[in-house]
Amino acid sequence: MSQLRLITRTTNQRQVIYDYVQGASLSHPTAEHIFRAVRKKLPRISFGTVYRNLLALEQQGLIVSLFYAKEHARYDALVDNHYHFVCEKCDKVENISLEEMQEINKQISRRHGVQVHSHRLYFYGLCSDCSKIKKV
Amino acid sequence: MSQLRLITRTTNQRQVIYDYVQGASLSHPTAEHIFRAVRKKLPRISFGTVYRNLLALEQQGLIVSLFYAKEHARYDALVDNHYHFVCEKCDKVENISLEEMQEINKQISRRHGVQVHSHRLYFYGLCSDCSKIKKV
DNA sequence: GTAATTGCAAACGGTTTGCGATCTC
DNA sequence: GAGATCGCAAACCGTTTGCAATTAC
Repeated sequence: MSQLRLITRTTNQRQVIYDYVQGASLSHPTAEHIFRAVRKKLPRISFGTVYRNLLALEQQGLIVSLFYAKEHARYDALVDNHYHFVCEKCDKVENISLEEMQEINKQISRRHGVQVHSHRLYFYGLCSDCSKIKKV
Repeated sequence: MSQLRLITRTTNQRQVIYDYVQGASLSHPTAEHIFRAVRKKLPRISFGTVYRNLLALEQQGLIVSLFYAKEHARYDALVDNHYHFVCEKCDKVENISLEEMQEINKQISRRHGVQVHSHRLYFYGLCSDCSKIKKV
């Protein structure tokens, strides 16, 4: 997330990493899974290379990362059911009062044969203050 | 998340931390925000105490933590829109194909005067394998 | 008095980064 | 050849933890 450049060269490492993630997509591998698997073909590869390439692939839109905690943990004493909106510019977090979506848990449980107990839903965008500002 | 005990004593530290989080709930403070604020009343308090009490308060259901990444980052080469289900027992991640919920972004934008660009939605529960097992 | 809790400081662990060497184009 | 990328190792940083001292009950 800290690097912005999109310049890209097709290195062997990047290709092997992408091939593995694509083939193993259904298992949703972690960086360590990927590292271990790719090291079988490229024994000298390092974690740094894996992370840098995963970031590059994500920036190219070829893969997606899940549960990536760019945000720090935050705490809320309002424990009733509500959701949260995160401003991507100023990091403000706002409460979103939405009609509870318990039905959706049941719907997913039925369709996928799983037992859904809870869900987490976050919205991202620009808050009202930040969306006013056109130029800085 | 690693501690399970619920035994609780009302210490001054815990009370001050809870009071602050409750009063500052709308700002959704981070652990560091809380640490800095609480230190004004309790100059000798440590980060360890803050984190331990936030965990205790969460286990008592008095506060809620957001964006807490218990999961490692995971990668997915299926970049079309879909959601994910996480088994809380075996950590398996499954794809959830759900009709796109773009309308919900518009709805939130309208109600809250913000510009929602995206949302993240995760489901948690027991996968079909783990929900079969009654006893181990 | 006993056990939970604290303050301190060190450890943890996933991720990032600086650097000289290497590879892509 | 220029500069993106690699391998290596150290740094980063939010969070956790071991331990002796303190505190709540």
